Amino acid sequence: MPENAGELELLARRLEFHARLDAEDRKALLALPFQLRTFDPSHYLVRDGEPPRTCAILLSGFAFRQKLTFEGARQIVSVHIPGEALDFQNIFLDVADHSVQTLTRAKVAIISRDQIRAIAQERPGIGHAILMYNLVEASISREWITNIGRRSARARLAHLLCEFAIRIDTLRLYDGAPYELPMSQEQLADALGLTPVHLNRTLGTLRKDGLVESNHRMISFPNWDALCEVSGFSARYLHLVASTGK
Amino acid sequence: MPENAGELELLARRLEFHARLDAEDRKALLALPFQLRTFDPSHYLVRDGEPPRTCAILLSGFAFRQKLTFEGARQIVSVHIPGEALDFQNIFLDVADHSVQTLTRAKVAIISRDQIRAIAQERPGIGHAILMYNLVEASISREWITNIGRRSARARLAHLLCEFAIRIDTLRLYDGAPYELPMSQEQLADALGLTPVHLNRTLGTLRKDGLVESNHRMISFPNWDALCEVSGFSARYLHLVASTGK
DNA sequence: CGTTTAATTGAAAGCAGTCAAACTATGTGG
DNA sequence: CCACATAGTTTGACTGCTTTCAATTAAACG
Repeated sequence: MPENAGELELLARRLEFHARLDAEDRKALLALPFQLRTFDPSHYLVRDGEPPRTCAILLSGFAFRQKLTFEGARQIVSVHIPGEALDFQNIFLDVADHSVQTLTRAKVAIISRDQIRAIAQERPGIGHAILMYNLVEASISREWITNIGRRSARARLAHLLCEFAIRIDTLRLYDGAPYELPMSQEQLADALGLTPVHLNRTLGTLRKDGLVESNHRMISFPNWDALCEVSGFSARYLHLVASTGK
Repeated sequence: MPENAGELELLARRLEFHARLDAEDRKALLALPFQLRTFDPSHYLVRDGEPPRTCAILLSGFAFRQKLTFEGARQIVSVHIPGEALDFQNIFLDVADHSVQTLTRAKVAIISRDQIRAIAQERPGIGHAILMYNLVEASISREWITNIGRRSARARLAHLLCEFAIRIDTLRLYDGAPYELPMSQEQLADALGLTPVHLNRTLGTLRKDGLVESNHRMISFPNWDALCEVSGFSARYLHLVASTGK
């Protein structure tokens, strides 16, 4: 299976942030059969209310999860970067409780639910790694609740930008280099529980204060420490230090 | 072990909402050694930033999880009812990313982390049930993000009350009977990202409109359907229908 | 009962939302 | 290469939901 060479390597690395995989686990994971697909921006990978059929791993590009209220307001509940799994939530639950959509053009590895379930069952190390991954996602959700519920628009936006910077630049401290943030202001607003207009103004003040520089889809932070201070950011909830939890 | 007789039955039932436990799994679960403790209201079971040592199962009373922002604002990120596990998150993560506190006087079964880890590893059925439980909690977190981010104070409060009613009255439709909601208005406000004053006024309008009756800590809903409509409530995210996912 | 905690009410200020329009960038077809 | 269409960003004026501050009332507690 030549095209399988290393495509899932990113997933393995992601899982290894929080759990150890032994050589056998790693081999089994990388040997999983999958289908490589490329999707345009805004393509639905999972639809709220429908039974999920597959498990998608994001290989390149960005994706996000969203829910709609009855009135039609949209809330983005998480954003995903390459190496992350878009359906661990849905592997075992029978009806999706939210939608998953690509943010940019994205390359995705589609694995069958059955295959993932089987490997998680047969190889406890992998089952454990999936559990750990889910726990960390849950921790991020708790931080998002706190961010939206208890921080001002300014701190809220700064906090999200800090999170993205750290996650994209995983494990080393952010070095100030610009990175691609492929979200429109409307999408940022939907992730933060704000309106697009107010998000625009808030971003404007962060720019004016020299905390953020952005144009097109590139963004950078001239004063990282100040940005962290504005948002009260601490990366602990990302659980990036390797856990001894086995 | 006489006092062990059935104390963990509630936990088994809770896990079985989302996964099947076979007779052996069930037996092993109920046979887990534990320590019975009773705590006063506001007692800390886990402190943010500290390594969790044990795994607590709530047997009676209520508990909640909270985070503090750097500025000291509090956000309650989840509320727990009897039968629920207060530390599945923390069994495997080495540093708690939030605090867990009792809401009322509460009876708790303390199980050692090692015991839980061992049984989850040795009995895949139990490991799977724990995974499912975590997935459902994650789904609830996503709904909370949406609730706080995109609903008005009125809808937000109504939604939370609907959720509690359903969870407390699990699996049968809510029958309108009063139930005990042992949260102060300040705590409700902290769960919803509102100020206590505004929560009080919002609750007042719900009462005035005949959607909520409450005094002391008992609450009831004279017009359940209208309450659901006000909040756009749908119980799907609670994943209460037994999953086939095994 | 006095004390403490929680609930309630009032008035004022402000952050964020709404509505609307202008501007910019990007892309398409003629 | 330009005209036009589309999507995203920016700005202004205004409204209003929610917060803040403060004080009062009611309930819980020893």
